Amino acid sequence: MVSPKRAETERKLVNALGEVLAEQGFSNVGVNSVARKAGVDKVLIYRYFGGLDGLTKAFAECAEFWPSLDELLGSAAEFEQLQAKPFADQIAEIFERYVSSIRKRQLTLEIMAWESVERNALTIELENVREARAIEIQTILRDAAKQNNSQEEKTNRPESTTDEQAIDWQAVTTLFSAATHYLAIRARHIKTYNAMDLSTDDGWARIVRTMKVLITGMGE
Amino acid sequence: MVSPKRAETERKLVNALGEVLAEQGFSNVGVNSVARKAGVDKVLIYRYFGGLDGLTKAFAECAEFWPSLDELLGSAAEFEQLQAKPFADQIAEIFERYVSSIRKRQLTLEIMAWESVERNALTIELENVREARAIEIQTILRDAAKQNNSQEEKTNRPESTTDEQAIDWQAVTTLFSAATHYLAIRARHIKTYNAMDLSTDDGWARIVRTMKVLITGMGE
DNA sequence: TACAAAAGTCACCGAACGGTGACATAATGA
DNA sequence: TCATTATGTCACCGTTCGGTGACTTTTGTA
Repeated sequence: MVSPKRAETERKLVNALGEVLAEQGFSNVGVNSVARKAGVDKVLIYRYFGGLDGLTKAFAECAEFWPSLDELLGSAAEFEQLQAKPFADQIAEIFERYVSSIRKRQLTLEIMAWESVERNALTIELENVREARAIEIQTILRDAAKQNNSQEEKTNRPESTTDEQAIDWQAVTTLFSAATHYLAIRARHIKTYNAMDLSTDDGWARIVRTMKVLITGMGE
Repeated sequence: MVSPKRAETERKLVNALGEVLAEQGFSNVGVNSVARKAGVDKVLIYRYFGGLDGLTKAFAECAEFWPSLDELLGSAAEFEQLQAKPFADQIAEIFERYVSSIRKRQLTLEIMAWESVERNALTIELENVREARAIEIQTILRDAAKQNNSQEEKTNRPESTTDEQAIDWQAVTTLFSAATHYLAIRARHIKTYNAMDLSTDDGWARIVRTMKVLITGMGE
């Protein structure tokens, strides 16, 4: 049985962690700063969560840092349309949504930067969610791809399908998501990278367009 | 006029900064830790460099964090051979060398992680060197590409050249280098990303191979 | 209502941080 | 030789850090 007062305090602390993280960056996250932000004594972090790591874990489990499947695949109707397109277009379109989703999530970007530096309860949880989400999407797309392949097999170009089989889609998505993360993280502090403007939508549009060109070129 | 004793002390401090950075990460870099590592009083950091930022700047200017042009393009003879190949192959081969060069440089990876978090004298200097190096290479390759294009124009497929003109090579190299950096940075602490093994050369070989496949597919 | 447990407050600890002033010593130039 | 400057050592400042013990207040319940 948890008293409502305690639940309220815990909620304050968890929220405060997110606020400190978003406003001051992970290097300023500590028992003192979080407790101060929550307007609560820091001793409660130890009593309720066993320390900052426990609080971090609670934060990791409650918040939604990652784009949802819906956000990436669209509504059921949109996904239907998406599946009708060539496989390369599907990947390209999903990454287009992925880029805009990631760029919006300032808090997630902060945690991803944290991830680059150390492993803790929060970054591990983020890793888990991301890996699971990635596998989910890959599974969905692979199923869709098989349908497409079997359809095309009945009609024409039998060699094309064997070519597509050989493509290392996992490596492709790894490359693209890694690039997306890096550029989104860097874009928080710098304006240009490799002489490309990362501060505007236009610059990012070039990135997305190039992803599409690269993928669609592969299958041919 | 700088006394040899002072020069020696400055050298100690600059080296110590690099050692602390490599051994303990940037979050542990401070006047106390660096001075301790150098076996020198921290007050000398303020007196000789005006503070940690000045020392950082000195460190940034003296060390070589970045792969040299030779390292990426190879010797003169190798570069000659490289230029004979199709443009896509050139890019692919350079990125292959880039990946292995970056992966070796632990200190550079540490600074790149630092770059993801904040801007200071060191990260700004690293940025400058990288941007300059990137432009250098792009210029060299563009010149090589023009020669290739003009040669091909005389022989066959005139449309192909216009297609290649339309390719956003800057965005391509941005994508690939960003992905390389992100994966190399993450590989310091995690074993797999997107279910790909980043701890072995084989995993990285898949990345490099996929880069090559993506690029060579573009031109066709 | 009485009482024990939970919730919350407060003061304090040792350690490390960035930063500074005072001092002793060695090297330099007039 | 003597005064000046540069070099290096040391002690100390205030602040913040993570962490803990002792205390008061509130709450639920027997």
